[in-house]
Amino acid sequence: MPKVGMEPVRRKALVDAALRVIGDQGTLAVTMSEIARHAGVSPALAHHYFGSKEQLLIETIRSLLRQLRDDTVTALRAVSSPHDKLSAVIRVSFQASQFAPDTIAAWLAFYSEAQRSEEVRRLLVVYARRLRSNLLASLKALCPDDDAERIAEGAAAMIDGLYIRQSLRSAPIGIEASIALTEDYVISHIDRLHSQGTAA
Amino acid sequence: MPKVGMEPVRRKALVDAALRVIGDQGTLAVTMSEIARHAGVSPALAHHYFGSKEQLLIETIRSLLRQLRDDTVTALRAVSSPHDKLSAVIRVSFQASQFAPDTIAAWLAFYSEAQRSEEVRRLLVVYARRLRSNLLASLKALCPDDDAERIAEGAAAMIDGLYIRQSLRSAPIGIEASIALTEDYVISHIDRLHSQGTAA
DNA sequence: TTTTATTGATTGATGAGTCAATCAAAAATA
DNA sequence: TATTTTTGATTGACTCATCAATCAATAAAA
Repeated sequence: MPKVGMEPVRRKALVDAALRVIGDQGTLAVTMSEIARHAGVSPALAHHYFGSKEQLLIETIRSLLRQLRDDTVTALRAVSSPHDKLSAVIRVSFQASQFAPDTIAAWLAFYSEAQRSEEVRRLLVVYARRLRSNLLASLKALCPDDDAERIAEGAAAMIDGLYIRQSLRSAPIGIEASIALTEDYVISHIDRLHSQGTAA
Repeated sequence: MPKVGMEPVRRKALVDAALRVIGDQGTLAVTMSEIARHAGVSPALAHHYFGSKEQLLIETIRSLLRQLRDDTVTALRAVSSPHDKLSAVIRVSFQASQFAPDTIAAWLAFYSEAQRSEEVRRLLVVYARRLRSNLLASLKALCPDDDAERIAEGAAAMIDGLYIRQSLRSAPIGIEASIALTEDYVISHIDRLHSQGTAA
């Protein structure tokens, strides 16, 4: 069986399995054995490649972040106007390959874990800041800086909130409606500034 | 030592301890021993009164929900106009006795747990619906029903999102600003409807 | 003496991490 | 080319620790 060059393959399989199992159980109280089983290898191998459970989990979060960033970069490159860029960022937050019940659950589990693990927390802070600054960049082209800051903060929060509410599978609102709601928030606030600006 | 009538005292102490420990560690992977120690009793006693760890956790969530509901009812009773009621609901979400880092962390942990435990999930759904319907009730007095629904959904999401972002302790925004942001969202959307309504 | 409160000691299960051993491909050597 | 050596991949079996849950025993109140 042993073929050379398996390391990257196995690493990816384990990270994917971790995500799936965490999403499934919704908790980081998943076992290495379970993850390994899903990846089709022995628990010992998981330790061999990652050293510890913590490390495997960190790697899993990193892969989520990477995916999200890539999706965002791609989406941003496809459009040029600030309006379209805003829209793109919002859409990616919801449509990204991440947006599946499993993945939402995994994010939740990570948020929870962030209270214990400083490293996990740091990674999530990266996500939070990135989302905010992506929104901010486009907003600054559309309204004064301090308004942009407030709107970015609100939009980021709304996105996260809709996300978390999806995790309960009780929201009377789907993905498309979530996108519309967030876009509406951003756009109507910009409009309001304009009409105020011209009125005053 | 044994004094009669200790049951309610111990139950409360254990629930409080559970919340504190969960908040501290940010995970439901807390041990009964740890909780019991914080409550100043033996682990065996915790089992005696609650039967299982799961049951103690459920009870802990229930107590959070109860507190939140009581705070909301009190705040609503103190005012009468729809505007003030909206404001009150928003303020309670942030100012409630619940709003401490520990408690935020505990909520996160519960969200995560909800993926595994149907009962925990049900309790959180109760919270989500309650928040939404509290907002909705006042909104319906201020704008058409279907607009009210959308705004309520958005505001609820924003509240949850600001909440979750606080848990990372990275937000460049404090509690007062969070309240202002949410109120601003609600009010400006209502205003917009009015100006559109009169314009059209 | 019956009931309530309480715990120490124990059990049984589970899970992270270790390690020595195995197996096959590649590289080196004859 | 044939043979040996090295190296990467892989696992079964094991250790050690932890923890939920149990239970029998004790001590005070009623």
